[in-house]
Amino acid sequence: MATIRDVARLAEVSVSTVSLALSNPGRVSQKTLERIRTAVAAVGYVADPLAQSLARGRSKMIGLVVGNVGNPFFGDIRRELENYALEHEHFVLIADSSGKLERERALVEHLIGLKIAGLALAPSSFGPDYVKFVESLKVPMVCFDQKVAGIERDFVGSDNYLAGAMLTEHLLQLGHRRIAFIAGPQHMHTASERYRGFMETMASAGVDVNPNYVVDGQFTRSAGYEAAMRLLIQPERPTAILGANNAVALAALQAMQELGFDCPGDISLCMIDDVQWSNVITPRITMVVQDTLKLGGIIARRLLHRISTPDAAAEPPQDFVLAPKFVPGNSCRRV
Amino acid sequence: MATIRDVARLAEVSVSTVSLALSNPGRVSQKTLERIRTAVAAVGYVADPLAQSLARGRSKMIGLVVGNVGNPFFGDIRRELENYALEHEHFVLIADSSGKLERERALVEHLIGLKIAGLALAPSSFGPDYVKFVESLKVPMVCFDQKVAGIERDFVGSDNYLAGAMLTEHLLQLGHRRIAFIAGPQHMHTASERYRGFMETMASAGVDVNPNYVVDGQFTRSAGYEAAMRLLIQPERPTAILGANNAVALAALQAMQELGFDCPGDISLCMIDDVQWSNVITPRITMVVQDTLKLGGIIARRLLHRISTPDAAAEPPQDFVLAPKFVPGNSCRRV
DNA sequence: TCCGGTTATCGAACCGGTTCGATTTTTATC
DNA sequence: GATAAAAATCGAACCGGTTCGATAACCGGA
Repeated sequence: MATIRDVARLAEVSVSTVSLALSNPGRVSQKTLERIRTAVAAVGYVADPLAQSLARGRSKMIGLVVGNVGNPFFGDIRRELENYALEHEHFVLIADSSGKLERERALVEHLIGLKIAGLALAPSSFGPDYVKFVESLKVPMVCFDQKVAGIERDFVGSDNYLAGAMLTEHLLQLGHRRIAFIAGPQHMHTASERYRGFMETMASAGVDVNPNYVVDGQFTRSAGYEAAMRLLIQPERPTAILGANNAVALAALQAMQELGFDCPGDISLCMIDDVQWSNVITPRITMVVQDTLKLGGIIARRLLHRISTPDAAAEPPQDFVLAPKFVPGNSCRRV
Repeated sequence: MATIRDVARLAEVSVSTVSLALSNPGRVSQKTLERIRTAVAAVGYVADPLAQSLARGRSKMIGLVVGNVGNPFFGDIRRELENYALEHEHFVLIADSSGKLERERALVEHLIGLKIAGLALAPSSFGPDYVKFVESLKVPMVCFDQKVAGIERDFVGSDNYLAGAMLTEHLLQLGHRRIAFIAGPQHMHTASERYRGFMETMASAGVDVNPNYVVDGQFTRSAGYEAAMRLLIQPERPTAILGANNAVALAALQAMQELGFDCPGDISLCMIDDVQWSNVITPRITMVVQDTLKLGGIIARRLLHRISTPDAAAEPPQDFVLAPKFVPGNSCRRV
């Protein structure tokens, strides 16, 4: 590998001039610039990003840390961030914490050790320690998906209260009253907001919520399956189930199919968040989806703004909350 | 941030001794080791990975480059690699090329600029130029998924010929003769092998393949949808469709549903590769799946072997080809 | 021609570690 | 107690860049 000293020798200038010429061509005379360019081409010089980062104290990389890259929710976000970053000569490094707090911490710290220019983080936890940890990170960053109380950073996400409320209202309009809710872990902002959307919409419609109809699905497939089973074996079954996320709702669908219930004939079902291939799932689930493309765009723009504008660090953190979209299916029937 | 010089000063030893003590505690006297450890703790010293990588010429990071991290196929592989790497104090950086050759090249080169210790690569292209590119990478590496002719590197993947043959044989046993095949891009090894498995199994069963029954689905959802439509509008329709991957098969299912065909009543369907939530798709698709967990384990072990065994570079590249598994569904009927 | 003010280039220090040959200290042997 | 061998420690060079104050070259104006 050719180094900057090789270039300097060949162009017969000092190393510092080469460095200057490469990072700021305007401040070097036309003649030397050309000599340097020729030399660069001749030896095939490419700056070592590692050495650059060490010397500059910052690299051209952006870290994207999520709990599960396989989640299609992250697909658009990743793509948008990558494309936008690339336009600004930055690279995106993805790190997957598998939802584990300790691993997330290790990954983030490692990335920061790499002197990443910025960080897009989907928080995996909450609480004072976690808040302190995130706020201790001295890097331009944008949080997304999960709003964590106390973290004073830019946040990009969807209106989860609205998401829960929309589907609840939809079921109410179809005449349902015995509506069950498979909830997520309440310490998660998304989960508690969706729950709140459900409860308050029911309340303002004057419909009592049977406590047995609210079960915890942990946002996971397995817990959602159990929770759904618990709903389905009750003597007075709900006429509709609202899954707080895709995993618990589809687990409920699976449970219904296994027990022989027809959806929507026996029980209606709807959910928050899409999955891949949802349109070949029978019945097509009525859902409310997040505008992942737009979310990704905002995350990317905001993060790169903070990165490239030197005094953006002073700008106060801002929340960007997008309304979700209603996508009708045929999994909910009028009663 | 505390540097190694701070530690040296506090422990009253030279910088080189600190460095030695930290990387090779056995070669330092007990007394100084303790003094150094105390000093490290006192100033909260953590070695700068960037500086380490620059000095050593190699980092503790492993690159994982794939065409689409969202593909569940990569889920297990990523997880296995991450876990195994972590046990050996390595970190995995994921980079997504979105299937674009140019971006893959840029990402790989950037990662190598970062002096990654090893690379797990799912090749996205083929041909002499590509082979030359991959072979020019002077990094311990393991290729997986797509076997590229000419690349002399470790390879881990599934027996795609067998995958195609198994499903073909299954359909033949059920009495099907008019079997259609939605193929992938033939320059891809996986696609051509699956195709070969289909064709040769048909041939050895003495069944002619109607040329109109073999259509190109490019392994993508949209092309697969078109291809399926082309099959379904033929006057003499096939009685079964074999999708060369999950995307084209499910696109075919969608097409069938939209046109009003019943699966498996009117047409049977089976596919290679699983998708998430396949068990809530109606009908449950009969398929052949890869043992992604085992694939991931082999990739991880092989790569870390090459990384940590200094003279493993001399070991000739090896192919690891696993047999896929048959997973019966109810999308194929006897005729 | 001389001078003040730009503009171009350079040298040296630095980023934060590693490595290796040289030097000093310790230990074992006679 | 002298001496060779082994163990511990050190200094300096190096990895490959950036940055900044200092010097040198250049320019127009008096």
